[in-house]
Amino acid sequence: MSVYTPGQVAEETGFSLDTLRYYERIGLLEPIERNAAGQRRFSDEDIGWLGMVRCLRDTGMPIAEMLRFTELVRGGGETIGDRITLLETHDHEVEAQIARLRERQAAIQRKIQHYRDILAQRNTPTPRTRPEDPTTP
Amino acid sequence: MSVYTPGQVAEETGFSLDTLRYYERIGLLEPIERNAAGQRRFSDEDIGWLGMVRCLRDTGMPIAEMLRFTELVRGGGETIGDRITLLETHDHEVEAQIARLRERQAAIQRKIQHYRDILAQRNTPTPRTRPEDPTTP
DNA sequence: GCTTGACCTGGAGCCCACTCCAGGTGGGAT
DNA sequence: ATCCCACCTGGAGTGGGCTCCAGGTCAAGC
Repeated sequence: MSVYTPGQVAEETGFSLDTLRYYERIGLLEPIERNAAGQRRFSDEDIGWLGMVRCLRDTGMPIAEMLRFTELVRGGGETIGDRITLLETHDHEVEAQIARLRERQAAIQRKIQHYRDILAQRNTPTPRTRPEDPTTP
Repeated sequence: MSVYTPGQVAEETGFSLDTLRYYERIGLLEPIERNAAGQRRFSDEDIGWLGMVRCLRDTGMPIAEMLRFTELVRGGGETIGDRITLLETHDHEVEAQIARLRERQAAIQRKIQHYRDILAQRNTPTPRTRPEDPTTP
């Protein structure tokens, strides 16, 4: 039940001041309350919503789709089914994204190992015949 | 040991023709061989390199850093240590990326569950006091 | 012999998501 | 009083990564 200055919100949410203003402009944030001087005063609710935006953004949802979600939330209780659908769809995309990352990561790790093998071989002048092999005079 | 037309490479790698030309222009691909008519003919090696590019790109490496890696690869065997370092650093970033995604995903799933709970409650007209509770006349 | 289609070039354009700027206001500290 | 700082606005600019375009060249099939 308190209010926050733009600076505090930027600090807390990690969004820049410009980004906060931008989000309000495009309607991703509803118009933020102002004090007498016209300066923004964010509410706890705004902070909460920004947390949601953070999640969606960080998981790669484009702004256009976040706007669709925003519309749904503003549309009231009748839209809850649609919100679930939207979020589930996104959840599956995130899952796919992670799976893809893991695959690519595995390939990168194989490459690293490949390079390590090359280095290892290089540091082994007499490859497979050193300690116990008596064939070298 | 065969050659591929741009169309085939696009098909196989998922990069568009324009992107392939773009990558060559900026030096992410070394100059591709040409036939008599000046048309590109990609080698198996090119395809392999594009696979690597795909991995790095899909895991979020910016082009500028892929160019650094490209330079190292062109720099010959002495750069293998540096290549390992670069790829390991990236590998850790991918790991962090995945962890972050998982966290955000969990939050999204909680939100979905929250919405589901609301719907469930709605479909239960007499919330917690129906079958066995005799306090309702 | 003409069309079609895959390719070529240099350069311009586009989209997304910010980010920056100039010029201005109001309020608190020294 | 004056300074500084955090904030305001509308609009322009940026950066990354492509993507598109006009105008042109070959090669093969009908």
